[in-house]
Amino acid sequence: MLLSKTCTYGLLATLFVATQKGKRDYVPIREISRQLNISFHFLTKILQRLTTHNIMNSHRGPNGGVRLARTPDQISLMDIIEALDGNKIFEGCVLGLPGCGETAPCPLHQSWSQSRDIIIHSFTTANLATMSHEIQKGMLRISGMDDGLTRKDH
Amino acid sequence: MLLSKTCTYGLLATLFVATQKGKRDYVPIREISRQLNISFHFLTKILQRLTTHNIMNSHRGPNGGVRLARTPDQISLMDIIEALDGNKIFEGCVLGLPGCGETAPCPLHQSWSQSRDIIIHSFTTANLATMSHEIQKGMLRISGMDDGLTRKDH
DNA sequence: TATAATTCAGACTCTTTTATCTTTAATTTA
DNA sequence: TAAATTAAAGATAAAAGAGTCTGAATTATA
Repeated sequence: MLLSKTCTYGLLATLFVATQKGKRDYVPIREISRQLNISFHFLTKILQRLTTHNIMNSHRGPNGGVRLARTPDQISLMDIIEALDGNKIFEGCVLGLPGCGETAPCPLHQSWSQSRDIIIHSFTTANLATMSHEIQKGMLRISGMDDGLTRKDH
Repeated sequence: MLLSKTCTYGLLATLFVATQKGKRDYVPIREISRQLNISFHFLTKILQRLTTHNIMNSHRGPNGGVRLARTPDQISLMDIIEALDGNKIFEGCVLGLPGCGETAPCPLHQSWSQSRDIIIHSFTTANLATMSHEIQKGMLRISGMDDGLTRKDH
């Protein structure tokens, strides 16, 4: 898998929050965790990172929770991936060859650069607005990580 | 990094063997390990897998070692990657979304398919012949994994 | 036939990453 | 003040990846 579980959890949670928009202000993490069947504490950590990266806002206390820090169209998939997985996926030589660079490119250097640019482009143009629109049209399910496991903490 | 260390070691070793072609028949693993500064026993395992996947031939005893099982132009990068890393990199939904498929594609499904095809294409067309040609032209170094460590076993 | 050189095979350890759980503290609302 | 909620840090567990070690099997050659 290209993306880590942390990253997909973060994405699913963000999408979930995006589709709740309007119904209320802050969405409690515990509820997200229950709906998506993700460990509450794990999800908490993930959302904390999204908060520090200014993708989410959080609020403590009763009626607290998280909400999007910006409008859905201003949050790209790339933002979430960078916040959670960093950009190590997109850096360096594909082959891991030492010394590969512009001056001495490996045989795949060029074509990998192209592929990578395509990937980055699609990650950057995909934003929460279009994705949650897809969800409302029924093109995409976010019905939870149903891996058959029961977790202690939601 | 997209590819595992196992995979880059395997690739480097295979390239090394390819560039030795003609000088002798079998190349001892111990020598490859010394030249590329890769742990001998670890490299042995890797090359065993390449042998079972019919990328290398091996020979025991004095003057033994490994050699390419086919001509360099008939061994693609993809062959090596599949033998060592499998094809899990190229399978499944990029986002890891449950239920993503042709009938209910996620928002990135199409563009990811395209990117993936490009990557697979370049991995498939890159073969040892062209790559070792680059090496002879000095475009690519395979001068070893010089990570500053000394290994006990070469 | 003995010996040395080599791969083969498997078990083992160490490290890193990923995922989860536990606990305590801080904050906010009612 | 009590209850609800996130914040923070760390412990733990599981899995995968990387690397090491030992011994057996095979082979060339002296």
